Amino acid sequence: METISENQITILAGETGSGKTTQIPQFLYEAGYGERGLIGITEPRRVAAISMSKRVAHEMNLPTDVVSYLIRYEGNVTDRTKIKFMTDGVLLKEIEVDFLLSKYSCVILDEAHERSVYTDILMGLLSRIVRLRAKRGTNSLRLIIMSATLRVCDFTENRKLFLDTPPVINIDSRQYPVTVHFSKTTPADYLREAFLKTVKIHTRLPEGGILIFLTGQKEVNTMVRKLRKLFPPVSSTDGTADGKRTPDAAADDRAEEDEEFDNILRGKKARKKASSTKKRKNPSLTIPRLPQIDLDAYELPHADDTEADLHEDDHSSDSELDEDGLDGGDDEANLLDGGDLAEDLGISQLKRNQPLWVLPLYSMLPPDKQQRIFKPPPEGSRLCVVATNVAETSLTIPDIKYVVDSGRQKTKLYDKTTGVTAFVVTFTSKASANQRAGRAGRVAPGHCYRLYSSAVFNDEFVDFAPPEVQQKPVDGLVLQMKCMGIDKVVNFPFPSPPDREQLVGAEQRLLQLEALEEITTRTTLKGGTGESRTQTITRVTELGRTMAAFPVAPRFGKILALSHQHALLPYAICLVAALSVQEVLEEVGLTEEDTSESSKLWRQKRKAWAGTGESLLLGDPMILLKAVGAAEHANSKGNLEAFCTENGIRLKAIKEIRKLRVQLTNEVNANLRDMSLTVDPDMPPPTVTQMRLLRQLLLIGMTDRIARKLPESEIKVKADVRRLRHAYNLPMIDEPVFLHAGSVLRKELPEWVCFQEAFETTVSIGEVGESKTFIRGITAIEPEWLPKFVPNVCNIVDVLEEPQPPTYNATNDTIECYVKATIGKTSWPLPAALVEMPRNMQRCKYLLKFFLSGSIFKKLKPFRKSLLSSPDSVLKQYSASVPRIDAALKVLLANEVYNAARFSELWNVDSKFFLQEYREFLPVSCHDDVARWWPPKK
DNA sequence: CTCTCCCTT
Repeated sequence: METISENQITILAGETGSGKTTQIPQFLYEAGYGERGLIGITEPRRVAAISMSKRVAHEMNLPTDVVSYLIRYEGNVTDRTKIKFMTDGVLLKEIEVDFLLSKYSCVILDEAHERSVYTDILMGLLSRIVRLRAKRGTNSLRLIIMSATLRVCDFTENRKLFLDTPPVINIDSRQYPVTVHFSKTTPADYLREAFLKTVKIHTRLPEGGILIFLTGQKEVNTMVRKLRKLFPPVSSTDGTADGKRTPDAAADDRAEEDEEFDNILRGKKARKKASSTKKRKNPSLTIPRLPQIDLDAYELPHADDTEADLHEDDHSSDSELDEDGLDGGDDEANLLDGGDLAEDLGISQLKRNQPLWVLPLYSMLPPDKQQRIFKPPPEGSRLCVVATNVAETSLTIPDIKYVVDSGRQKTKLYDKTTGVTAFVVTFTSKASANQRAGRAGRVAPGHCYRLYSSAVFNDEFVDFAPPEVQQKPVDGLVLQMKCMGIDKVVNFPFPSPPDREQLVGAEQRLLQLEALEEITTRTTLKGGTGESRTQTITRVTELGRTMAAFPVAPRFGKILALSHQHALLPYAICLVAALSVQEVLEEVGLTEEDTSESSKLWRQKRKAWAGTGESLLLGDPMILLKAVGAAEHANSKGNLEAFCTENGIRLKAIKEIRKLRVQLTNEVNANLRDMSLTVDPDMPPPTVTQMRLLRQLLLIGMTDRIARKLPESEIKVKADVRRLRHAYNLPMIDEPVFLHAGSVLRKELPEWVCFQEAFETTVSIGEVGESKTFIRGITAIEPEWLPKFVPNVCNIVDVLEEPQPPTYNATNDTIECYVKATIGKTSWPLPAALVEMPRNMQRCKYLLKFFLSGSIFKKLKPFRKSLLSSPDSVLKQYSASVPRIDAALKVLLANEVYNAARFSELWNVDSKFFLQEYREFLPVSCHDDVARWWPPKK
């Protein structure tokens, strides 16, 4: 507390489990920080904010209106709140309203080592806010950064972030020691290794839960199935492993399990035979093959370092090993290779073992199934959790003694220039590996088995995963920062700055969306030479501010900002909410046949939901609208859960969508007067007109996600015809892309589409893997919409006089014209379309024409017959050599006059604006008359 | 004829 009171910023270093999150707020409260303002603590996850607030309230024996939490959709904060736990994004939103955070006496950034985008930004902002508050003197702010020990140098060694290195206080960890065991080698087939290691631990090592880290949901499910077959679960009071299994089914499983295990043994023999015959018969056929992950062909292990581990446990004089009859010196390879007798022995050996209680764990698993890891396993069973990265930080499983770490994780990567995403399995970082190991030492000393060598760990594992802000597009973040008045995002004191390319890309996309505009300023250089330098910066537009007010991605913010017509808002809100929530619909027919019946049904339902005509053209987003509508209807009848399971809809997603609809509806009501929208659980389906408008709105949001069907005439090589028959092209990428098979428009193959996501994946074609790019979330669009609704991504080649010459539209105060336009770097032609004329020299010419003819300001009509140059002559090629025309155009262009409104603006500043230029078009006799009428606005 | 780690306003 002394250090904190004497320093503006303090760094607290301690591992998870050191109790700092619960202790420090209490110390601060007791030291009186609660009387000078709020004590705020940010967490990167909602659950953490809620559970920490409850725990601290309990420990301090204070009510929850004093120790409270605030997350996106809910909270229990009151006027009496002194300690406030919140998600990091919530505090960032508060800074937008109150930059100095004047309500707070102290802010704690918890889990700073996780380097979440919002925590990073908060750190940058708070480093400055603390200084500003100190300058004001009266009510200084304390900042405490809590981080895992290893990563504090990220913050202390950053000169831009903190002027003086803040003091670092180390807190002792409460962890028990974990013995780490590396493998001698690093096999590519980590699934197989994980399986074998788990079998060994379970059959040979003392009791204690096992936690296996794999990369994805599919892997987890396969592993769970394999382990359950080998070690069948026993019934418990609250049902068996999957909660539904009957004793009969369990018996069937046991029969299968025998077969399974036989296969494991035979697998080895069969393969040996195959390889030896191959060698004899055809020695040249030794094509190297990519390692195939095949859990059905497991063989039992070759020599590895588990022997050493066993010896280690031998020394700890555990009697279980002897009971098993497999003492440390026994070579299992011998045992299992030694003929049928040994084979039987091996099987019975495993059968006599205690049951294994195998549970899957991944983020998308329904919450009730996730909860099972917290319940004790059935009496006499050993707990074994097969998990993805959720178990690394988000969920802590009790009673884990053994961790099996594949050393891999799946990461989503974004192509900086194309925006194409890909999921890639990579080695984790050293920090992650240590975090995973730590999960074995929460209740007692534990062991971590790493399925990779120490050499690979040292040489190939990076120290830390790159911070999130360097991994993801920063569009939303840039917009949010610009709204806070940070014009030069490059200069922001990021703990780790996003790379230049990423920032430039984000600005470009925001310019396309018209959330930002370019401002060119001219500054005269010092030195009296009169030299000047132009500088272009981007700044938020009015539209940009409206977009940013909505807590969704900028593209979706724009859709909402433009939906204030034709009673579209309820649909736009529902659509944006559904598109913002990930994984609403469960995948259909993707995995094995076990779900074929229900998945066939789901597919039919979705096809029916898609409808025909405009509805079908709205495509996959239409399915979402219908799914949400139907789910809410089912909910009002009280059978939401059944409806979700029947239709392959994620219950959690539906609940999230509902909350988001409420939040967005409130935001709309707050910003638009005369709006009192409600969330209607029985929203009627959109009309045909509304569906068409929704397609246009989607296109406007998806400016950078447009694709065109590759015409067959453009397929040059005959051999490619089959491969490229259903291919699409993106405007800026050469590689073909394909409609994802899950899309309802899959068979329709519309000429032009916009999409929600493009991702690359490796598809196995025969024996080899080939990378292929798919687009999903498809909506059909009409090409003539492109120049009209997304002019910023089109190239306008020519203004057309046919079918109709350009006209002045008085209602919108714009000039409209038909244009010939193209899109993409290879200039795909677009049909002629009626658009607002681009704001350039040509626009000025037409404006001048309409100005002279009196179509813009009626008061000038009487002068028309006296004009010395006709309105149409302005458009002629020779006009540049007519001085009065040339002079007028130069003035208009220099002052960016493209419509009547701009004239009015300028007349407010200078009422004589354009008077002289106009008089040049008239004989001297009219000049006095004109001056009397000037300015000619109403 | 086919994907998906984890989070957040």
